[in-house]
Amino acid sequence: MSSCAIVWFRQDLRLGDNPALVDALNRGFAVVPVYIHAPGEEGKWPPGGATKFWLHQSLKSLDKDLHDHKSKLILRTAGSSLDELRKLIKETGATAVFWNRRYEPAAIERDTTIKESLTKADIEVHSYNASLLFEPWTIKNKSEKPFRVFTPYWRHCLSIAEPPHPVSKPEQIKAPAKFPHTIKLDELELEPKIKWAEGIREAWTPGEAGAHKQLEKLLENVLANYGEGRNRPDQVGVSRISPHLHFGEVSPRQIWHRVKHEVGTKRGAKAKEGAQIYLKEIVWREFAYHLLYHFPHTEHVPLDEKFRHFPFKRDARALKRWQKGLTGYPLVDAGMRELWHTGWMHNRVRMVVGSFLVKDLLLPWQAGAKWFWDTLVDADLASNTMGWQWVAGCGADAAPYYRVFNPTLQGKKFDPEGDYVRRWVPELAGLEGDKIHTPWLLSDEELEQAGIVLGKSYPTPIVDHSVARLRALDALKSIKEDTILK
DNA sequence: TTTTGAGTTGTTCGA
DNA sequence: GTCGAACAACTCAAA
Repeated sequence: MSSCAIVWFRQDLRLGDNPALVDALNRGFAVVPVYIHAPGEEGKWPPGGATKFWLHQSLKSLDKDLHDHKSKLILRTAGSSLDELRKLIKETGATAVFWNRRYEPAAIERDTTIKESLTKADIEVHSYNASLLFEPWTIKNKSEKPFRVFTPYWRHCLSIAEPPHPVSKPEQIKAPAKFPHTIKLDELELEPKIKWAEGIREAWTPGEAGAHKQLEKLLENVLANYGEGRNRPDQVGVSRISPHLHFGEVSPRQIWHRVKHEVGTKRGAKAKEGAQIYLKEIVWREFAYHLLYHFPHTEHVPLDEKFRHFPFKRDARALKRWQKGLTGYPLVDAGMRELWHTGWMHNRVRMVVGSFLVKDLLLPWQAGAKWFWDTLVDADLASNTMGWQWVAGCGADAAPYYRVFNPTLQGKKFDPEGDYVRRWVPELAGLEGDKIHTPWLLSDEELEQAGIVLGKSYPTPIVDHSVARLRALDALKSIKEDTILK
């Protein structure tokens, strides 16, 4: 009888390119696949509503895939993953634990403790890289420091060896003589009690198979025109792979090599360009992990210290209007409602709503990050932190202080026919073309024809953007002067 | 070693 | 209508 090992699944909910699983099998272990739900161990960032919903579907899918390999997923819920692993070791007689690494500050701390404790107890522990092309500690600039600017980071990544090829999906997964007890998926209470998530359910197919379908769609329909298409929320121009990547249903290595291979078979310069831009986005994700690893405090405070005294406002009512998509700026509102309805928002629109929250409303970026954390199915601590600090201008390679997005201009540029707004803000749907981006500029007659009563059926703008812009520039100047005084 | 040039995603103003 | 300049300060890499 061979000994058995626990393969602890975390943010790697897949069988393909799963080095922990494959190596456990290669070493001859029978495998007990385990998922432990321990939200209390995620520091200040326990999974939000949308994340939990996705997780439920993804675990279900993983369990099914394991069943197809004559195995199954053992589910547990715990206050302490270490205690639960110890219990599982006792129950199964396992002599080893395998997992793929995570990189968030709280997860690193937890995993380090677990590794030490288990090793001391004579349990073999093996951990692997499965969710990054480049682990953060392996990338340094010429002065041996972490990069703080993206372009040099990107060039550096291109100059070193290609990321390794993915490992293949095991054909068989050796089962233990007896599986330990598992609780039912419903007992994790991940799905909402009231049915608010049906829009998410309709919009996505969580799980490894769904992830790969999405990747094929990217290659077939999106990549060739990615350079321009990625800016168009009214079109199918982006990958929509972020939530799959976040949960590890597909790995960046799989994406990297699949995209490279696809490009190799194509001639068009545009297709090559599109692929390169897409891969750059994948490396932005890597950069986010790089930053969070080297500057872990940035999950709460700005990387740029002078922003710690930025005169942010506290305005619960304005925050609520932003969250609900009732700011009176159609593109902002469309984005916030797309988010609420589908658990996702187009990246171009994320920048616009982010800029609006921080610069037009002068609300702290942390409030935006928190809302995104709860509502996004792709909520990822590294990407979320970097994205919000970028838009606020307080992070690495940040937007210059004078860059304040104009929500109507962005609307006219990137949603020129107004189709995106029409879809998510139905009370404006009666307006034709790009007029939909500026309802407050329309005549009474035009509004009446479209069945709109400004201030009733759709709000008047919460702030005047041109005034708010100047206010933001003033606020930004004030912290600049602060640093001179110091 | 020091200097220089460039750097994800923009907007406004004035010529 | 179009176009270039201006809007900081700092990091990084190349010269």
